[in-house]
Amino acid sequence: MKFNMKKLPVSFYQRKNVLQIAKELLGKILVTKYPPASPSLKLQRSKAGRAGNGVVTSGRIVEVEAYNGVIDKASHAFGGRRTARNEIMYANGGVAYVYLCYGIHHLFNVVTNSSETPHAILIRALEPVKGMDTMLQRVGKKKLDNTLTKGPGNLSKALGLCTKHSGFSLRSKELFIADDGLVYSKKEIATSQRIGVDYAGNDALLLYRFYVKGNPYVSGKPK
DNA sequence: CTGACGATTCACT
DNA sequence: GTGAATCGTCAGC
Repeated sequence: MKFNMKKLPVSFYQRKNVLQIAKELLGKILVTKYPPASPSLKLQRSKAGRAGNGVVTSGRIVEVEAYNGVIDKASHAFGGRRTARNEIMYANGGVAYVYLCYGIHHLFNVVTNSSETPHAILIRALEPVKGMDTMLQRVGKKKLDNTLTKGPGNLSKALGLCTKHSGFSLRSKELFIADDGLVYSKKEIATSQRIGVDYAGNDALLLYRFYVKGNPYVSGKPK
């Protein structure tokens, strides 16, 4: 199992075209590697938890949505809106923005562009790569199926992501995005409107969602 | 301080 | 298809 895994450079994130970056994130690998102090007691007591250097869980990104800063009604930063919660969106690209939704779900975003330009990309689905057993423990499931990392709330839970990771560099030890060389061809990528942003009026119509066609982990109804 | 609500998910009809 | 869960965040008083 030797991949040539390279963390994406900061320059990848700090480009200006958030749609382009969103498309390029498809196929990349989101990795978390947490020390034994893990979300569940079960894990701490498990072999993997005691092993020491943290448990690796990772998945290949197969679905994303772009949020185009201050001019995008669906974005938390629309109109230059700036609060304690979304402040990190105004940072230089290459950090995480994680927030709680509906009081239950942690949604993981990638901050892009340069400082003061609050672009972000919501990671909506992953295809599990490593640490399936650990991920299953985190979500309390016994068997691997495509719901494990399907949908933004589910994948955050599986990888152990929560709001305390907001602001983390995406090149840090515990949390990073890597490139193993896989690139989806244009034909394999589909485009659609974003999900759950009806409140955004005309901007709900924008084709800012990108996903890998036919991938069973992509959220939404199969078509 | 208070009330309304969300870039969702899941169980149930 | 419908509705409940559940709590941090934020605008308004």
